[in-house]
Amino acid sequence: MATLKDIGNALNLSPATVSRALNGFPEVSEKTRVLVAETAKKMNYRPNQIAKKLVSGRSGMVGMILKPESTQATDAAFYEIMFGLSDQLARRDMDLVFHASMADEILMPYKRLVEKNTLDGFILNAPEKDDPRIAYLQEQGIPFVVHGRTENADYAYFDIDNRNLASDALNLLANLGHQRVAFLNGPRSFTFSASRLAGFKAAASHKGLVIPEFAVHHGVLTEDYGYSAALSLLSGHEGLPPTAIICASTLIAAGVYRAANDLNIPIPSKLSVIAHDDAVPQMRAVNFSPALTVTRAPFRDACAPLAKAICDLLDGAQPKDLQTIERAELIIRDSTGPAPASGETSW
Amino acid sequence: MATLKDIGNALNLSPATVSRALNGFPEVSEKTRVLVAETAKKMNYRPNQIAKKLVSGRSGMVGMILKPESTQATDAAFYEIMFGLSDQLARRDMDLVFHASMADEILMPYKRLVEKNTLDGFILNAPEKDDPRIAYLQEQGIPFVVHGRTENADYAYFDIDNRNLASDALNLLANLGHQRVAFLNGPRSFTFSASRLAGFKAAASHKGLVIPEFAVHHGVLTEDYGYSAALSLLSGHEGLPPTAIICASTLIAAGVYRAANDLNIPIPSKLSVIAHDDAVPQMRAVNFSPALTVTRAPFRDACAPLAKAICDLLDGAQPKDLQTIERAELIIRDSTGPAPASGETSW
DNA sequence: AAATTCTTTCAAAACGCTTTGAAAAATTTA
DNA sequence: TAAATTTTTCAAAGCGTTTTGAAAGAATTT
Repeated sequence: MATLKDIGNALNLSPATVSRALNGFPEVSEKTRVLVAETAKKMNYRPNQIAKKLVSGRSGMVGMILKPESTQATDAAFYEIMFGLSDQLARRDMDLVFHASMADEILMPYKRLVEKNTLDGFILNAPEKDDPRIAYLQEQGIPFVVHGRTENADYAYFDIDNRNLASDALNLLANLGHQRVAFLNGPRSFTFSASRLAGFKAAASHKGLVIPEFAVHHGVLTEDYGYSAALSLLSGHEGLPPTAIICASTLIAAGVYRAANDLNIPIPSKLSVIAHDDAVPQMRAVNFSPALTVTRAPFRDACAPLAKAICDLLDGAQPKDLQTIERAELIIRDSTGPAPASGETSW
Repeated sequence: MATLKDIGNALNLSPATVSRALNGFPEVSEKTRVLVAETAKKMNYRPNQIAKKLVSGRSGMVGMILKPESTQATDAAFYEIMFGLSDQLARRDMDLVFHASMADEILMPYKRLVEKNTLDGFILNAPEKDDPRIAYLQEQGIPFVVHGRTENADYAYFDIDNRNLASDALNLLANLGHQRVAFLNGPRSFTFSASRLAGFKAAASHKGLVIPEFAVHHGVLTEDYGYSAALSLLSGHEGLPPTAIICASTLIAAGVYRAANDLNIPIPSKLSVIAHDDAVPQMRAVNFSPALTVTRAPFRDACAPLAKAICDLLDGAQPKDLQTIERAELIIRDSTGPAPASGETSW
């Protein structure tokens, strides 16, 4: 493997000059620049990144650590984020180091990689309340960006406006005259579920709607959860059945559709359904029948801001200047309609 | 960040001695070893991996590049491999660099990373006939291991015995008296599909079974493909319907089940189904109803051999000594049974 | 022609570690 | 006690870059 010194020797130049020639510094003459470029190519020279990094003090690698929690939804999300992020990072000449944390101690893989001292920073996802990873990385002074956020976040993050998307969904339904709106929320532990619940409740109370306990469910983002929760709600065992259901994901909505179909409840005439759509390729809301009304915020759209944020952070930007909240887009399709006559009674 | 020199200064020792003390060399006295260890901890010393690597010439990173081809099956496989591999590599103190190739030119991301010169090797997956990636990496002298293999492979690989698993499946069915066995194979481009087809045909001809053209399908590993292919076969438009179907994946089998259900064809009394099972968490063959007979070779099982192979390769082992073929296990459950009376006529 | 400026190149230091070969200190042997 | 051996430590070189400060060479001005 040819080095700068080799090229220098071949041309009777110092490694310093060769370095500058290759890196396009202004103080090297055109002749030598061309000469150096040619010989470098001829000698199949490739700069040693490790050596570069020793000098720059940066490794050009950012880490992402995930917990092994395989569902169709997490697989798809994982896929979206990993693909988008690695692509965005590559454009900035950075690389993505992936690690699976099998350990029950959530911090362990972070500690291992921090101790190895080989990454410039981390990207975290799905933060929970008082997330220990955030505390640890802040304490260690390691740069990181979070996909999502916790309350009073004083770090860099990219998040969607979960509160407002839930409000938007409820407002749409309330304006269509729905009195009984149920919410199939995501897992209780995640901050995004809490935000959505807050938005949902605030909008409901603003519209004067009563939401009983049983009308709000929490669960993992799976079709099964959507199916069984919808079955339970629509069968009316717990109280009057809802005339509209808000789902935390399209996969949950798929379960709701199946339950409605099994119970011969037509959408949207008897039941309106709206979901939040992460826009993963596997679950296209337009392909639902009837096409699904959604609040839409593609997972893929998070990748560019996340990559940009971590790079800016490494270049010295302040975390507080790197906080982005993106609003989801409300897309009204065919799964939402006026409340049925049977839905006049409020809860 | 404390360095070896800092520790040396604090103790009036040379960096060299500190280095040896920390790395457990025998020629350093017990006292100093303890002293150094203590101060290192006190000063929160962490070795700079980059510097280490500059000396060792290795980066401790292996790359994996995938094409963006999102289906439920690829998502799950991606997930399995990434998680398993990163875990296995971490045990060997190596890391996994992931990259998504959006480029149409399949070699581009490999070239980028080879040029960057920052990885010790690669892991390739799903090789195709005359795969250009293999040719390129061999030509460049970059170590790599393939998950799967091409014909006459002269590189390191881990693969399952695709030929025999297809034979096993067919033999099981033939022994149960089936005369008309269809095969829903994977995509034509992949070598594993070719191997399975060869095994299927060889076993069929050995058992004296005729397999008409229309009884062998090729397609991506999705439920939809299984459903539509099975519908077409079972409806009998193309010829007598099969009494048994071999599926390239459990997801395809799920589609076959749905088609059989739609057509009121009971499994296994009128139709036997057997699939190859990669054992991804999302699709558990035991949860099928009736429980699915499979040839089983978990994706996850490939990870340890792949990680070991790339490490051995980096330590100087010969590629030809790192070729592993694992046989799939035949697990007979409730989806296979004796051929129905209506199945006496052969094709 | 000498003095000044600008352009181009170089030697050396630095990044933080490992490894080599030699020196100093401690221990054993004569 | 002196010589020989072993143990422990050190200074220096090297890994392949970048960067600094100085020097040499060319071009311009006086």
